[in-house]
Amino acid sequence: MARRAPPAEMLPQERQQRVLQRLRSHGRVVAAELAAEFAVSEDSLRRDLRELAAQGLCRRVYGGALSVSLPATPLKQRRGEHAGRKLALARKAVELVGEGQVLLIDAGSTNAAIAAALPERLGLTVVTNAPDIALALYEREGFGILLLGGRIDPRIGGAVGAQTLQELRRIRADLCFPGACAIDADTGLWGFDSEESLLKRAMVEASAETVVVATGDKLGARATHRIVPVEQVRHLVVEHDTGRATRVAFAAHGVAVHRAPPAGE
Amino acid sequence: MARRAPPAEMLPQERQQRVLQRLRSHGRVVAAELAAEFAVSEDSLRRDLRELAAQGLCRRVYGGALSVSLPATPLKQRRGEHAGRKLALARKAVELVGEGQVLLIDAGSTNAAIAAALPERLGLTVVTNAPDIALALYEREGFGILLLGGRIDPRIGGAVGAQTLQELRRIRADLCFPGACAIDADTGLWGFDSEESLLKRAMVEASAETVVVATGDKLGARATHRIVPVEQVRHLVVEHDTGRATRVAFAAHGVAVHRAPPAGE
DNA sequence: CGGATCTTTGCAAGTTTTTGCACGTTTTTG
DNA sequence: CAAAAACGTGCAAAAACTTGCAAAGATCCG
Repeated sequence: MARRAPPAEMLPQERQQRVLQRLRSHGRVVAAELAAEFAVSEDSLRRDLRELAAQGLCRRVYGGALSVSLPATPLKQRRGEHAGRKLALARKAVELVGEGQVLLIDAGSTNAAIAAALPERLGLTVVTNAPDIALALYEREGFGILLLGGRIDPRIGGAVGAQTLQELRRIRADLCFPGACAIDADTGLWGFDSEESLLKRAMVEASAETVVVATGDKLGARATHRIVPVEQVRHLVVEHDTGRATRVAFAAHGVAVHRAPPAGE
Repeated sequence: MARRAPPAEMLPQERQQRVLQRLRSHGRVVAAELAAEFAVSEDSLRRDLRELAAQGLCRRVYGGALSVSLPATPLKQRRGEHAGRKLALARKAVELVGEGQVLLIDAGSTNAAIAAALPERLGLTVVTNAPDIALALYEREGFGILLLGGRIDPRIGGAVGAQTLQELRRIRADLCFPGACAIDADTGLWGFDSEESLLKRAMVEASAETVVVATGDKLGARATHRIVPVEQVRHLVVEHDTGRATRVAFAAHGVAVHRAPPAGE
């Protein structure tokens, strides 16, 4: 089956897999290079790239493609990108928080907005692996903060890896906000990165309830690593313009769907 | 000095990403420099800058471009208190850092200045209990970052306590920067808080060498909790106007004293 | 087996993007 | 104010891209 032979003859799908591997390891691929390497015309290879891009597995650019899982856009930019919409979502999400609860907040720009929107008078304790979230909270007052340590992945903006996972095992939280890369009513919650997904999963399992806050582009999207099935998600906060069909689909799986009001101060 | 890798063929979009990275880490870029580095004409590079500026990702200026966001966070204001003096100290302190070393950096505004002054090309690994330091480093490039978790004390701005201590036990560092509350040539290093002092002590013991960076008001002062005796301090970085008597007193205990130049760019 | 159908592939034609250069303009500097 | 550097624009060539199409092979079904 598995032929490790030289690029003799390769199945189309196999070729696409190799392209993905290369994308993951190098962060970019050049169409002409791969065409030569796989001994196919550039046309075929461009078709591959187009397909992969259509599935959201890479970003097509002139001359080749760039990896998408390692977000090329810096954190600050992502944070500012849909500031208004994220604020609306965050305000809706914090309504689910109760007095004295322990919250588990993952790294990510949407979650940073949620942390910023948390009310101060509730005596909340926040557990997070994201330095920026911890920083934002201790510059305000009235939060207990527990920082999860570990190796920091700059692309993610927070700690990931075995050590973080281990620390997390000591925690029991009331509410969990795992940053979602993609969520689907049938297949559940998905992440782009392997370690990141493992951590999110552990977060969900360490919490009594899970809240997923998703901007429109994450609904129905797909990513490479499964985090948890949709049944483990208790609440879903979406934007006001989310289709009714989508909301019903999630509700059918026992998810409480909350709609944020339209953006705008 | 160390020039960048050979200008292997680069995709246009990829080039723009690199420009953004550079912008983020250096705060500014020079058109001619980048053109040479990427081996393209200045025209092409100017086009890139124009596009990025059109997307609001940078600010176009004569000769190059500037980073668009330099918002003064509350913490930075605090840091700005003695910004000039701390910058001078920090620059002197980072001269002690060698290639590929593992640094243990405690929380504190002076240490934040040191972290900001660290050069990127040395392949450094930074271990810290301070979210703001971790944040500053992963928004630049080229640092390995290990975050120490634990309960965060807002007054200190970093993790302290038993859990942090425990994580620290797994670390061996080359150089340690414990934030000093007070240092005295005879009695050694002192801290204000019990737990904080315990942590600093553990940091010193986990490192091959210790560097204390002290503004004038900390020299000869006293606090309540002893951290380590002065013999365990290898380097002391002080301001230019530190008295000769003080410097000699530390030198007599085997401490290498380094004087920072007067403040001012 | 045989024919219909689908997939994959390479080619050709036409389009879009990128790039460097020429030329005139604007900004900076002394 | 004048020279130098940086800039913007138009332009033409090259590279990369898309689309349509037909041939070759695989697959399916009766």
